Amino acid sequence: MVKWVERATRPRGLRIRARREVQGVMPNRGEEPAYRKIQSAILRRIEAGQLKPGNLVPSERELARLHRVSLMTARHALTELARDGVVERRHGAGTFVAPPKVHFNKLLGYTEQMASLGLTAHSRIVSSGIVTREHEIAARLGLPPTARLGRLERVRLAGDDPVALEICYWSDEEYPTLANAQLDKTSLFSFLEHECGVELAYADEEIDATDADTRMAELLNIPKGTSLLRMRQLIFSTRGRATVYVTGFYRSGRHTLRIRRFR
Amino acid sequence: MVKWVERATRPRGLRIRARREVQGVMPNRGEEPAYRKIQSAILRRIEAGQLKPGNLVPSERELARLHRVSLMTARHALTELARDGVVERRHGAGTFVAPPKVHFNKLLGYTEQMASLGLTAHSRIVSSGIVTREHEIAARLGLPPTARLGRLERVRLAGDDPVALEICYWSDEEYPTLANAQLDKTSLFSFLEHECGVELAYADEEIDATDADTRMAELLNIPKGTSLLRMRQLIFSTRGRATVYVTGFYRSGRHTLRIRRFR
DNA sequence: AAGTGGTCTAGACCACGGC
DNA sequence: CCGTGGTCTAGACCACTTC
Repeated sequence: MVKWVERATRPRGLRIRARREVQGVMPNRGEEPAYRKIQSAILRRIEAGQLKPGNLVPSERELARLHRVSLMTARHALTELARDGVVERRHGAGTFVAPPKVHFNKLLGYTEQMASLGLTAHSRIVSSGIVTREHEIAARLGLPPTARLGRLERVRLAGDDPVALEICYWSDEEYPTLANAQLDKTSLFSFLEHECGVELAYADEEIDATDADTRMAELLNIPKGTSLLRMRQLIFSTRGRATVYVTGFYRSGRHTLRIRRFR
Repeated sequence: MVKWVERATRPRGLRIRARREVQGVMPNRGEEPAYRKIQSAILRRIEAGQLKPGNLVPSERELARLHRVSLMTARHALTELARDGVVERRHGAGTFVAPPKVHFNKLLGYTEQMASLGLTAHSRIVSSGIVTREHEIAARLGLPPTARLGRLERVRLAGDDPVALEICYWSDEEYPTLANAQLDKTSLFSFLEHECGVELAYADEEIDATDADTRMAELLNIPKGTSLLRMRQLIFSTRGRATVYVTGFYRSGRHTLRIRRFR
């Protein structure tokens, strides 16, 4: 097969030259691609604060020279960084570090939301156990109707005030350790991601308003009939598997969902 | 040394050939780029139903041959289509038409939402006019505190049932024609986009739950205190200008917001 | 005019997938 | 094995911005 390669399509003289050039063509056997190395180098300089938003990134030609690659390779590196929003390219002017991203529509657990506000989340577990009769939820999780589901019901606190009731469901077969996790102390998301090896990807959510029934009113310490924001989330892993189903009821006035929608 | 390299790489005879080839290098002076033509051709075949989701798209090499371009150009066309989610590329296997995209987090007006469900939207204008005392809303629209704001209050109907109350605000100075538009018959979004030459881009939204006060209860024909989903949208144009501010109150049980959030 | 990104060539070898 | 996409070369000309 090496022979086959050597039986190249060029006349002798050119072929030798071609072979020589090939020495420089892909010096990366099994290594990280050259364009990724360039990207990493730029990203490192950005993270180190050496390149700040608005600053000029080295041009394609300069990167090609610095990293000893062809223009197309340097270009590939910058094009991808631009696609990812790390840099902005302006025709005729140059490539610039993009302003820092504001994350919209980011899926965060309650613990994480509080942390992002500089607060510590507190929870009180109301009930936990295994259920087998939640056919509709089992179906949403892609499980047979009578599958064993772990179920956890927590009241979320801001200070000492109860502000939300969250009930989550998961496949007990797939995540048996979750039933015994200290979820009054740990975040469900971080347990899944760090202890169960699941990477969460996104959630499809249904949002509407309801009012508190007797039980919720008691748990949240509000009058019965008070309006609540209800969010039902079906959370998917990076492998596209429905992993957790969460229903949350949030006290009005204590919780606002912020999202961005695009035309 | 540089000279030597140049001579070595491009001896005279080759240079002339190279010049000739240049005639064919960019035969597109001022025209649409070749890679876009390839993309259009593929998109046309998809829209015509000639290529269906899952079908194999011609390979890079085949496209290069068919459109008489180099491999890199054909590749560029496919790479961009993949980035846009039109096709999926599988290393070693080929390029396939991607399954149709479900649009999440899409900004739609009420009229458009109804249309997407195959229904016709009806509205009843409750009030309309100019206000000058909505300082906070003026500020959100990036206007001076006492700017003249157009204001329109509409009840949205499903069949004969009132299901939502929507109040929108805009700069009367910028969009004076909006005040006299037949907005009981036309969609606000389509009026802005087709009559005012504004391209809408996205909306930042705040979503929570409240309950109906006396006036809302009357307008929506529901008991006072009924819980409502409240959505406040600040809608931006493609030029990044805040264009319209909308507050909507949606009857619980008659309206569910569906979104997707990412980790 | 100099420098930048955008398009493009005519190939090369490699890694992967399916028969 | 053979075809596919992924990486890469060593350049070219064009269109645009900035000076």
